[in-house]
Amino acid sequence: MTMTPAAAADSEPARGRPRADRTRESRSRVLDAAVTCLLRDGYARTSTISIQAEAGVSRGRMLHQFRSKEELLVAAAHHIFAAQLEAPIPGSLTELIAEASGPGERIAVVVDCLWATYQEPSFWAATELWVASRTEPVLAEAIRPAERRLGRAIRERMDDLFGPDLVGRPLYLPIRPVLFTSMRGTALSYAFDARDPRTEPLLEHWKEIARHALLA
Amino acid sequence: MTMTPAAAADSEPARGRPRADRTRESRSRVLDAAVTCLLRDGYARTSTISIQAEAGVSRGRMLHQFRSKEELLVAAAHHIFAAQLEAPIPGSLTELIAEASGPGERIAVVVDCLWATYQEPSFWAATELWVASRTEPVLAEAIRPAERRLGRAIRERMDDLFGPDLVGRPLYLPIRPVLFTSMRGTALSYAFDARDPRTEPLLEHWKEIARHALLA
DNA sequence: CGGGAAACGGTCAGAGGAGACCGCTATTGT
DNA sequence: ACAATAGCGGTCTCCTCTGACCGTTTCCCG
Repeated sequence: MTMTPAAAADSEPARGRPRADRTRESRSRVLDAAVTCLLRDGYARTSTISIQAEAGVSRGRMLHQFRSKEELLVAAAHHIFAAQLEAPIPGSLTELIAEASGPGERIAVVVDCLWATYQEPSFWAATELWVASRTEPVLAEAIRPAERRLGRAIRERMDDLFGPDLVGRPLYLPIRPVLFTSMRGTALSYAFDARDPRTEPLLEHWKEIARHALLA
Repeated sequence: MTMTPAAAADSEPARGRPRADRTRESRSRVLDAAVTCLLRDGYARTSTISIQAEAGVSRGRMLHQFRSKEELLVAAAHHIFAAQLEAPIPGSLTELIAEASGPGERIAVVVDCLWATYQEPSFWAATELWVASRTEPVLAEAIRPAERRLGRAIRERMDDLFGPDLVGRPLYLPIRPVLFTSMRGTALSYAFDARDPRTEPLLEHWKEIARHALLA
């Protein structure tokens, strides 16, 4: 629903299809509200009522688009994953990488960049659904394929950032998923301890391990 | 409450203090039931009623010991962390490590062992509370110090397993937390995709990275 | 050995949430 | 032009959960 082929730039309400537009707006409003609620209240305290209030829509309007809470949350999961896929292309970052004086510094820049993605609020929204999916089969079934696609995209993204030189190193293959999962595991601890992620001690360790493995 | 100094081995109901014993039994029954419910139903669907039913106690009995759901879950968090601290001392594992023909094989055995701890059900119970604590300040305050203590214990445990030789290597310090967090991050993905953890592809990668970093 | 409190068992009221339901309006295909 | 219907606003009911609030039993301690 976020990437229908026939929609590119519609800032003003295109009168071509007011009906379909309003529908899309409804869904979008509700899904964004769902994400907001997941972030603010957590999965357990996220009710259809709070989502409806946050979205500023009537109960009828919401229930017409999403016939049940389960259906809504599944859509929200897709919504979040889609948003992560259409990632905020690291524009200024390409320059930083280009400026890197060597592979060692490039590694440092890339690690910083990857770690930054775990500070995005969508990470927590995804985590809430992720953990809940363990005991919610319908959610799990929705997340499984989406997560696979996202994983692929992230791997490609990492390859782009590191560049063909580093990607070609023999230890790159094991380093990539270890960095990836280590960051996720580390980010989790910020749940109950919201310190400044820029001072994360592991940042130096990730760089050190990566340097050692890739620049032996 | 799980480690009062005056209790060591009470297998039979010591008649010295039947009152206190029954109290302890009440708390223990309820806390165990809470963990069971967290595992089976997840945080969101865990109610005081389901816990009470699972524990097989009356509402009065439960509410007398834990005056509110919040207080109960905080106690459950401590219960889980305490259980993880009194870890199931890897008895037969010490032999396996001793049998390791060299540091390379020792690394493999230790990695396998560490990964095994993430298959314990208590991991998921802790994760449910962990994630919930992000939006539940009281839980977070309870988990924060407990997690710090557990982290220390795990680090010591890892040092013991790897042995002074490997611990002394220059890259051990960064490798240790990276392995630790990477496993946590990896284990999380089993929430929606319950495959066989023994075939986890990252197992080989962890060993490879560790070997390369510690046995350069 | 008796008063008192701890430790219950069981019920109740109140709040909140999920989704069914009904009626209305504007769009849309023909 | 017009009936059909998607899209919606608002309400209402049923259910679940929480914690309060009884009453009752049992142990403890002077």
